[in-house]
Parts: sequence; structure tokens; C-alpha cells
Amino acid sequence: MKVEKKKRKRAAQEEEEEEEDGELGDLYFRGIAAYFVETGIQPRRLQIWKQKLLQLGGVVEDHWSEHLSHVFAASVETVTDKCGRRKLKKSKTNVLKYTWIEDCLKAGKCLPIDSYVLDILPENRSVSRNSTENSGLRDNAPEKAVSSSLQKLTSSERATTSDWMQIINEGGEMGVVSKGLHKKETEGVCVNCEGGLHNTQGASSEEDCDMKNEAEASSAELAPARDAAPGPVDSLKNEPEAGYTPPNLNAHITGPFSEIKDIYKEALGDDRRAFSYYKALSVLEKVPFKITSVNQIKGFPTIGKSLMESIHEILSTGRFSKLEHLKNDNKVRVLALFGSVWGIGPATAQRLYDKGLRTLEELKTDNTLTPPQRIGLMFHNDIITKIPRHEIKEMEAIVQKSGSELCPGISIMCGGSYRRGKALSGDMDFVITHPDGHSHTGFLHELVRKLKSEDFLTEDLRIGIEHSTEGTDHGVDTWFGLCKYPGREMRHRVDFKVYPFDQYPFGLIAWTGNDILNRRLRLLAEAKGYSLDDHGLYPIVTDANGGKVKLSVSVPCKSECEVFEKLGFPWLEPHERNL
DNA sequence: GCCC
DNA sequence: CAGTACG
DNA sequence: GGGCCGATACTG
Repeated sequence: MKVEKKKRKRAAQEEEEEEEDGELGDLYFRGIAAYFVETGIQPRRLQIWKQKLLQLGGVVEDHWSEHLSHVFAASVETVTDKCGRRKLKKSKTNVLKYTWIEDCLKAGKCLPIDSYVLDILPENRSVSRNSTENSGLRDNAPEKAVSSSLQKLTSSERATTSDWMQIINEGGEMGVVSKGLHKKETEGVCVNCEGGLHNTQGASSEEDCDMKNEAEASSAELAPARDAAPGPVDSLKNEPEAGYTPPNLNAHITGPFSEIKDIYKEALGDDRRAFSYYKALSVLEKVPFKITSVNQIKGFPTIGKSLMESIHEILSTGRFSKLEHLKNDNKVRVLALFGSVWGIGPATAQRLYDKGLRTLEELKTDNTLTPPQRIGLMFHNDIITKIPRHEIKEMEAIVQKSGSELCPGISIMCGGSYRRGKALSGDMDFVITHPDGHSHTGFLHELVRKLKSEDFLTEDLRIGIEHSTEGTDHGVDTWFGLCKYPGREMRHRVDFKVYPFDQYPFGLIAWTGNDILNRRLRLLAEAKGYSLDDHGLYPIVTDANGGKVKLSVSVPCKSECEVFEKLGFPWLEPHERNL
């Protein structure tokens, strides 16, 4: 009985869903029998498209045959390569660009195929002439603009879905990025990248990563903050003034997700779950349209069953019961509050709660807090306040000026979310090195002392090793603490990391992030028999006993680009690393 | 939490 | 050692 | 059902 009822209820609910989604819920791919030319497509995207085609009533075939209704491909070349120009010409199969599927999914209905047809021209090799009529987008053109167009797009006219899809599906890079790609294209790109690692499965966007550019970038990166003038010197031409932060059209979802992510991480200590929300919201905030139905995001990476249900709830009721439930729990609220203090994590929060403490004011009376935690508490409000980009730029200039006064030729640049182009940052991460390979030694101590004397740096939170010259450490100095924007008492979090020159590219990558990218790179490294961290890329070998041993010598890389390349990961400009 |  | 932090 | 970054690096 009850079961029956429930069933009916669910059925009714599902009908309701269909209702409110209107035509969106229809199986608008019904009747389609499709074959996918996989060449040049990220496996991840392919998987999603196939899945969605099936979900929405279509049929996916393993092989090409003439009775298919549709063939999808990235370009004319790939499809003719696979199926043969003649046979295609003869059959009535619609040969379409993949973007058709993406646009259909976005529109929530079956779109006219006109502008997506890949013309199979007789024996003429001309390619670019096809289907350019209404949009400037040719088969492989969109791949170029990628995120830069994504950033700007408020409307989606210029943004092919493939732009954001590509970004969103970044997760698929692990496999064969572009197995069909002519490897030659990337050969000789980095002359000094003698084949350290296996196959360099080059990605198409590699032109950005040639020696010239990198040399340029490198010299730019390393351009010492010349004496005073921070002005046009601007060693960091990396960073675009406008700021690359794209508009988030789905704050109604990412807001609550971000909250629950913080609770899971800082209050409950469920890192895994928190990371799942984190990844999901980084996907959601890049979707270039306002999500109104879960159907629009069916099959998206990092968004599984549970998150789908949550999103549906938010869309249909405007509420997120899971979050409400947590926030109604007073204990959870206190734990989250305590956990938001720098230096206090879930365990300490719990301990303090168990002591009966409930507010930050009460926390101040606690004598078990460590000095860093005490500072974190004292400036709690300051620290959680985001810093505008232009202020960071000024403070970077301050640090660079003092730095080069102290040590000419020193390279100091602000990484982190600032380097990734964000308009607001939670803190500043300075990555430091010296091209001569030795002058960095002992520099940090001096720098910190000087900046303190200038009343820029204020409190210490964490002090790294006193540059030991022994073999165990990597000779990397670190300093975490607080600073003041000139003329203002508010404190901001600052990190300094000083790297020997040969480790600098690894440090720069690591401290530019984001964390998702770091994890992916490290995972990728591991899959290829290496271990990656912020000071090197180390081969893993098997010793006589069959045990895994990390070699102590890193694969040499003299630029970020080279690290990407040796890992076979498509190059990303800093502002493209907001995965 | 997601994904294999 | 556990806990916390960093991207 | 098991993995999920780092043989992280620092604090106490």
C-alpha cells in the first residue's frame, strides 16, 4: 500500500518534472541513429554526448553505415578520413559538427541542422568555405578562442557551447587528449624539451607554448621589479587588467553549494565530500546561461545523482534542504564559525565546542590556542575580506621594490588567484627566485625584516626552514603571515615562497594553481610514472625489491610551459587555470 | 560527494 | 604524531 | 568498493 502510494507519488512527481520542464524534457533526439567520428575529440566530451543522445531517445552506432541518420565529427577532414568522402557523398546521412549536439542540449530542443552541416566537397580539399555563412565559427576555430571568449561573454552569441564545454570537461584530458592529432605539429616546439617523458600527446593549443613565447614570458616573469617605477614596466604582462572573472549566471546554485562545501570542510572535516561540491561549483559557475532545468546539465562531469537532486530542489523550490538542515543545527553553526578561523580546523573546532565555547568572543578567552590561531582569531574579520585586484597590484609593487633594493635581479611575482586574473583574491602568494641560481639564498629573511620595518608585514603565522644547505630539504624558504595595505589597519594574508632557480617553474605552477589543476597535474604525473610537487617532477623507479622509489633528481624544466609539455598536458595561460 |  | 594549511 | 595531491611543510 504504502509502497504503492510512494510509487505513484514519485511517478506523479516525475510527470510534474516533465511538465515544468516543458519540451525540455522531451526525447528530442528520438529517431536519430548516429555515428561519432571520435578523432580529435576529448573522450570525456564524447562520453557525455553519447550518453545524452541515448538519454534523449537517440541511438548510437558503433560503426559507420549508410543508413545512419547522423554522423558527428569535429571537422570535415576527420569524417572523410574515417568514412570516405565518396560514401558520405552518396549517402543521405547528415554530417554535422559536434556543436550541434551541444547547442541542442543547451537549447533543450532539437535545433535545425542547417548551420552545422559539414559539407563534403567533391575532390576539392577546401574546407573553410563550408558553413561559414552565418557564423564566423569554423570547425576548428572555436578551439582557439576558448576561455577568453568565455570570459567576456555575457550573452552567448560569440560563445559556442564548445568553449565552455571544453573548459567544463577539462577532466577528460587525462586520456588521449587528441589521439588523432598529427604529432608533428608539436614537434620541435620546445627545442630543449628533449623527450623526457613518454609521448607528448600535444594538444592543439600548443602554439602558445613555443620557445619564443615562453622565453618572452620567462623574461617577463623574471623582469626584476626595476627600481621604483612600478608603472608601465609591468613585468607581468601576463595579467590582463580587466580581470578575467566571468560572470556567474548560476549564483542561485553555486551560493548554497559553496556554503555547504565550507561546512563539510571546515566544520565536519569531510574533505572528500567538500571537494565534490567544490569541483561541481567550479563547473556550474562557468555554465554560460542561467540553468532553469536539470535537463540542461544532465550528464555534466562532477555532477552526479545526489548533486542533481539538490540542484533540482533548488530550481523547483528555491530551497536547499540539506544545507538548511545543517545550518539549523546549532552545533554545526558553531563548528563552521570556529573552523573559519585561520589555524582552526574541524578537530580543534570540535574540541573548543566540547569545552563549551560558542562564540568568537568566548574563543578569545581560551588559553589553549596556539599563537598562529590567536592571530587568526584576532584578525578573523580582516582575513576573510577579499582584496581587490588593483590593491594587490600596488602591494606587489611594494614588495618588488623592496626586494630589488635588497637584491638586484630578484624576481618576485604574485601568483595565486591574482595571477589567474581574479578580480578579488583572498590573499597574496608571492613566488620568488633569482636567475643567477644562488642569490635567492637567505633572501627571504632579509625581505621579511625589511618589509616589517616598512610597516607592510605585520604578524607571523608560519615561518619556514632557515634555509639549510643540506640535502634533505629543497632549499625553499617560506613565510606565511599578515600585511597591511598602506594607510589602512586591515590585515591580509600573505605567503612568500623562495625557490632556487631550477625549481622555480614547479613552484610557480603550484602557487598559481588552482588546486584542481595542481591535483590533476599530480595525478597525471603519477599515471605516467612520475611524482610532481612544487619543486620538481621526479621519476618513480622500481628498486631491486620491487619497491617504488622516487628519484631525487627532477626532470629539468626551465619554464612552466616545459612542465606542461613534459606531462603532455595542454598549455594553459595563467588566466585559463581557473578550473 | 563523484567516478571508475 | 595529528592537525592544519597551500595552490 | 576503493581512490580521491603532495614520500607537501609547518606547529605544538
